[in-house]
Formats: sequence, structure tokens, C-alpha cells
Amino acid sequence: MARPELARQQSTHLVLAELKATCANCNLRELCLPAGLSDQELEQLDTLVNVRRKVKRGDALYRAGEPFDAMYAIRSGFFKTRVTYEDGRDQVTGFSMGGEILGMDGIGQGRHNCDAVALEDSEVCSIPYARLEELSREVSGLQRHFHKIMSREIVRESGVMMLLGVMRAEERIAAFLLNLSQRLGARGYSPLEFHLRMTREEIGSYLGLKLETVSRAFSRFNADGLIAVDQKFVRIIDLQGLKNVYAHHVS
Amino acid sequence: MARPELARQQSTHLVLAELKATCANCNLRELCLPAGLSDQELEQLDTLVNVRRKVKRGDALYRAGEPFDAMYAIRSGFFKTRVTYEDGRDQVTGFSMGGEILGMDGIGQGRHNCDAVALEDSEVCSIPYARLEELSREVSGLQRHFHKIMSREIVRESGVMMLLGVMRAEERIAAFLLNLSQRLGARGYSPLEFHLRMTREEIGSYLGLKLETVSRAFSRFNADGLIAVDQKFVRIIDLQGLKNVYAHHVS
DNA sequence: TATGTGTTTTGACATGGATCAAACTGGCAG
DNA sequence: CTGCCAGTTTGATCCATGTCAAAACACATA
Repeated sequence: MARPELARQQSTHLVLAELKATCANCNLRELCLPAGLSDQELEQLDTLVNVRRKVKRGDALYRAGEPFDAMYAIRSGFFKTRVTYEDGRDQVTGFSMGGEILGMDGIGQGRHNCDAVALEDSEVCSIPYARLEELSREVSGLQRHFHKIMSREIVRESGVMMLLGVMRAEERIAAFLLNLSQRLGARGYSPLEFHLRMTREEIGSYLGLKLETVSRAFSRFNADGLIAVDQKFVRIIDLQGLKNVYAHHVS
Repeated sequence: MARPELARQQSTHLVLAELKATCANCNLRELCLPAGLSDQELEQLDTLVNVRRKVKRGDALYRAGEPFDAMYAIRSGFFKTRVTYEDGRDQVTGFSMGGEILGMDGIGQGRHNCDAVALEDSEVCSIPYARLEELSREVSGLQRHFHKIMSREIVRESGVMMLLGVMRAEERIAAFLLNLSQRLGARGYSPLEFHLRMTREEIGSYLGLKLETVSRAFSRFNADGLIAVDQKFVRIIDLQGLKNVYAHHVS
């Protein structure tokens, strides 16, 4: 396993060095780590983010328990993160797309706390944590933005707690679809029709529901004219109606 | 409201300046922001954490929407954090005790994202965020530890997602009690008998359950000889039995 | 085209926790 | 001491979602 693997990786790095697109001209820079940095700061950031890595669909970018030494910015593709409990039960804790940062959960104990699995062929930029620490001591814009990204992850998770703790099944699924829609829209994709990269079971795991419940909710929304679902393809027909699913709950 | 309030606050500050205990001799330093810092670094940290504030039971340390400019280290007392949803539904997102840091959710958008409410008369040390940023550019141990604290908050929350997403009612409550027990133990209190600072309803809100369900689970554990409950007083009689509640679930 | 495998849909039924309601408790103001 | 009030306990019933099962479908491979 050792030698051929190493050789292949090194030649891959050489190729990547040529193809390498810098943060400065990455089209995700407004969403990603560089957001808000000046041109000069961006140049410094590029000394940090220097290795790209491809992850095949189904493969793990990292796994729980592995030593943590880098975070990853998603350049293209789609991931799920998943924690597995001692007794084998697991839960999807999030879905991540281009411009989002993975791996911040590893800083605390120096080991990754979850698995990050690609749901389609993906590419990430590696951000060595030690270098990020150093650089963010020099570049205060970077420091601040990194803190913001971590803070937003905390806020995102408390939003999920809300989903899981207080919403009913259909509300959770409406909220899930609207959240996907909004994030796809922010990336220049159509917010009204998109392809789900995850299975019903993965959606259910994320939302604390069984796959049958997810499927039934999709069918219900379809019948009610809120969306048109065909397997993994979703078109939002009545955006407001979908919002009303959880705005107009029985209180 | 303006003048008398101001006058009172200023005199309070003067008194506090005298009483002021530094991080260096705070008995929570191993759990709090100073953990792992050298003596010299500790001294620098003390230039940062300079204002203490008392919060009466029932009062908010901060509220969602207020501008964020500081985080708070709990010196004594007990807090709940709570997010309120647009439609008025709310959820308790955590309970915090001495040595823990509150307010990190505010960094992302410059406004607090939740309410932090004291469940007993409490005291906190104020940590101005701008100064923390500055100082953690100079003191790399502080920078690293701050990142760890944020990362651990992310991990804590994904643990709560697990509670909410996959555990059954009694498992959630057993996990809740064991978590409290462990944290109290780490602070030198008895891990086997303690006083709950929150109501059944607040526990329920945190765990995504109704107060009646919490009450029934307590009664059940009591009847099964796992704990002895008398109102807010809890004594853990069979620690292993409590752990088995969620280790031995039907899988 | 046939075959197999994983995913989704749908139906019938079971159940854990919610809901509704009533009684009980402890603390506290008068 | 009395009466009130917030919190808690317990019982009876309901219902949203889970569970189990079967069929339909999509897609890859032979």
C-alpha cells in the first residue's frame, strides 16, 4: 500500500499545482473562507490553501477518530456528516455544499468527531489547521472570518436542534427543502428545482424521522401542489405554501 | 432610567475592582478560558477579563437580537440558553455552569442568537470580544484554547442532535442526568447527588419532550431504584443502571 | 433482454409520547 | 394559619409517527 500510493499522490499534487486555481479567483470566495478579505489578504490566504483533493462519491473525506490536522473547504460536490454512537446508532448531522467548511469539530480534541462522506464526486481544498492558526494571528480579517464561520456552525446546529426538538414531521421536511433551496440559490443554482443528492433515509436520519415518513411527506406535498417530486428531482411549485407548512402550525 | 442606573453600575465596578479575583487564582481556571496557559500568558489574560457582573435568578445575561460585543465566563451560578422561533415556539438549547463560556453564537452575525437566562443568582466574567481577538493574536495558547472551546461547543451540539434525533424519552433523560452528574463532578461537587436548577418543563424543552414525560421518566427511574428523586433533589443510586438505560436499548 | 440490488412508495397496524384533566405539594404573602 | 400559585405527579385517552410488509421503480451489469 505504501509506495505506489505515495507515488500516485505526489504526481497528483504536481498536476494540481498546475491546475491550481487560487482563492482569489475561486467563484466560491464570497461564501468561503476568503469572504470579506482584501486583495492582499487573499494573496496571503493562498499560501495556506494549497492542496486540493478529490473525493469519490461514497468515500469519506475523513472519519471520526482520525487525527485532526486540517479543515476542508468544499470546492465542488456535496457531503454529509455523520456521527456514530457507541451502540452503533448513527445520525446525519448535516449536509454541506460548495463554499462550506468541514472539519471544525476536530479542533476541540484533536480528532475528528464525525465522518464526512461525499454524496457525489467532490473536490475540496485542504486548510492545514496549524497554518491557519499562524496566519490568522497575522491577518486579522482572516481571524475574524474564521471565528464567524465557527460561530455560524454553532448557530446552524442550534437551528437543527429546533427542528428536532419542536417541529412536527412535515414542518421539518418543509424547513429542510427551504434551507436547501436557499443555499443552492446563494450559489447561483436554481432555488426552485434541484436534484437531491441524499436518500430518503439520509434525510430522515438528519431530521430524526424514518424514511417512510419522509417519503409520505414528499407525496403529501406533491399531492397538495406545493412541490413536484420525481425520485430525487424536486421542483418547488408553491414556495409560500411550503413556508406556510411551518409558519401556520397549530399553536 | 439612565442616570441612577449608570451611577449604580459605576460604583459596582469600583467595588468589583477591589474584590477582583484574577484568572490566575480562580478555582475554575482548569475548566475555563485559561486552561493550559502558562503563568505569563495568564497574566496577559487578566488584562482582558476585567469586569464581573452579577445576574439575578430569572434575569437575562443577554437576549437574542442584542448586539454582540462580549462573551461571558460563568464564575458561579447556572444558566439556560434558549432560542425563540419566529412563531413563538422556543427551545432550551443548553444548560451552563461554572467555567463554561456563553455567547459564542453571537460572533457570526454580531448579534446574540439566543437568550441566556440565569436559573439561580449567578456571576460572570465579561470577555470583550474585540480584546479577545487582539490578545489571541499575541498569545497563541489563548488562540488555540479559544478555538477548542468553540469546537467543543459544536461537538456538544451535535451530541444534543443525537439525543433529539435518535434516542427515546427515557434514554434522553438518563443521558441528561449522567451529563449533569459528570459536569458537576468535574467541578468538585458530588456527582451522585445534586439539586436540579431547572423545572421539568425546561428539561423537557431541552430534550424535545413534554414536562409530563420528564416527570414520568423520573418516577419510573425512582421506582426502578436507579435514582431517588424528591422534587428538584436527585440522588443517583445505580449509576451503571442509569447508563444501561441507553446502552441496552432495543436495537 | 434478463437479472439483481438498492431505493422509494404505499398500505395496515402498533405504540410511545402528547394531550387533557385532576389532584397534590411546597413555598410564600398576607 | 390561610389561601394562593407555580410546579409536579398521575391517570385516561388520542394521535403522529414508527414498524412491518409488499409492491413498484431505477439503474447497473451480464
